[in-house]
Amino acid sequence: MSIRLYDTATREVRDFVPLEEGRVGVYVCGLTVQSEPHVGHVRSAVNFDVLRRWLTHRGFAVDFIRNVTDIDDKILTKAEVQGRPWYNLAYDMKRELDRAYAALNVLPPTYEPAATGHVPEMVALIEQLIAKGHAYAAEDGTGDVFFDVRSWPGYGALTHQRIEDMEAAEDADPRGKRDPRDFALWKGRKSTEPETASWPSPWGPGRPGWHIECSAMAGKYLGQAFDIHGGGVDLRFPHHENELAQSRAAGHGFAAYWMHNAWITTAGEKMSKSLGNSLLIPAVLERFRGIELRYYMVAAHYRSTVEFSFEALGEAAVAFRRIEAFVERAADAVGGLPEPGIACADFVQAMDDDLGTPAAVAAIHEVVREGNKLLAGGDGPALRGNLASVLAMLDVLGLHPADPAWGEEKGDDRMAAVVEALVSGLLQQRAEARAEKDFATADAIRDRLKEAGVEITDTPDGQKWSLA
RNA sequence: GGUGGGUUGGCCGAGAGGCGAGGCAACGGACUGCAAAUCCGUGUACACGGGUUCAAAUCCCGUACCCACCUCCA
Repeated sequence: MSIRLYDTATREVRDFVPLEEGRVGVYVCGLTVQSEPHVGHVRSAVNFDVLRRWLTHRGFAVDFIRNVTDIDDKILTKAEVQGRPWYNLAYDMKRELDRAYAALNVLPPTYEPAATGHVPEMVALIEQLIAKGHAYAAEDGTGDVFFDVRSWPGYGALTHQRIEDMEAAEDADPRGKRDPRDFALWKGRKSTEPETASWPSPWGPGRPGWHIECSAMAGKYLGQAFDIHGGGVDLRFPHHENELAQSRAAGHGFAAYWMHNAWITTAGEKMSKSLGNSLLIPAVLERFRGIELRYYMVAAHYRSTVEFSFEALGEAAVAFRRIEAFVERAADAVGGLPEPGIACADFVQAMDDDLGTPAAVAAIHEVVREGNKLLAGGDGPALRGNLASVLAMLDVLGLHPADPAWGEEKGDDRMAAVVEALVSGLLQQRAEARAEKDFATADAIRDRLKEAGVEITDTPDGQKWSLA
């Protein structure tokens, strides 16, 4: 069975057939680095990271490009308000973003092109569009260049809208536009804007419009035609529609599949910078581990809206710890963590079906239950295979507990040694008390340790303890 | 006005014509000195009203409510 993916353009789940056998080119719209990343941003990254990992798992060589928009109106205005250079703001936020990605075990893309590094490519593409009669330089002397929406019959194809039905943008300032829906490919420099934010072009100094960057960069790194283009649902229109129009008008095949992830909402509304209801990543990570947040995201389907709440995140964390605890116990029993093995059939089937991560997660839980039974039976080889399978599935979802991405256990070795000594001393006393059936004393010790945050469990192999 | 998406048990969250995903919580049972963990078991869920069908949470029609996009936005 092959991988099937939901394609926004055709509005159906269809078989994924790569343009070139064994190879997949994926372009995902990254962020405009104008402020700190919130949970929603990271969801998009996690969703597409899972796509990438699954494609890789299925044997494809994946070229994964995720861009960074490091120049745009907002960056300029925010930087001005903050009284610092725009490139400093963008760079700072880019580093924040990298930290957030790393905290969630989002793999670095094959390459992460920045808009400012690809102005010549964009200029070349705009020139092509002008030559083909799909773009024009405004005649008002602003230096703006617009895409001529009316010149491209396919405009609206991605989101199935007719130009006539679209509300004209109100911001316009129709300036030099022939049609209010025409969008900027190039923005002539305004006298109020810093000189550092402009580049030379045939139309005078200026900077690229938002949409053209992705067309130019996708073309540069993935070729004129590539397999999958992804991003958040809000990008369908106008961003992706515009990208598609530009690229096709320039004669490029562009993306064969369009994938869009849904929102994480808070109080029923989408989380967004402009609404000011963003839940920033560091704030969440103060309460939950990155791996738990990632599990929470992966446990829902990428096309479903997730109403974020700490309660739900807490439940997800408990569910994940169940898996994690099994991995620990099983590894203990088998004498270490085996290499990831073979994912179970249900898991594969779920993932092949438009990245059905919820069903995939359910499959993991089933295997864990089997594993827990094996654990009780002490069946070595079977348990080992079972654990290896669980690890393989977790790995595909980016949830392998031992993945170095989650970082080393932080802590002071000397302090740990002291704690170990103190706790084992108490456990020794408790064991003696229990041997003498002095349960009052035994329970008192257990309670005291629990208050200190140490959880004791009695197992056939004696007492085990862990930090609660 | 146009275009999409949604409404599932106490909660989260899948599914998309027939066998009740999975998790959390709850309640029983096994195990345990008691716990914890684990295992086994327990739920008359699919917004509302009609319809199609032998069979509908799933298809059709209608209604209500919610969300998103059409302006920067994952």
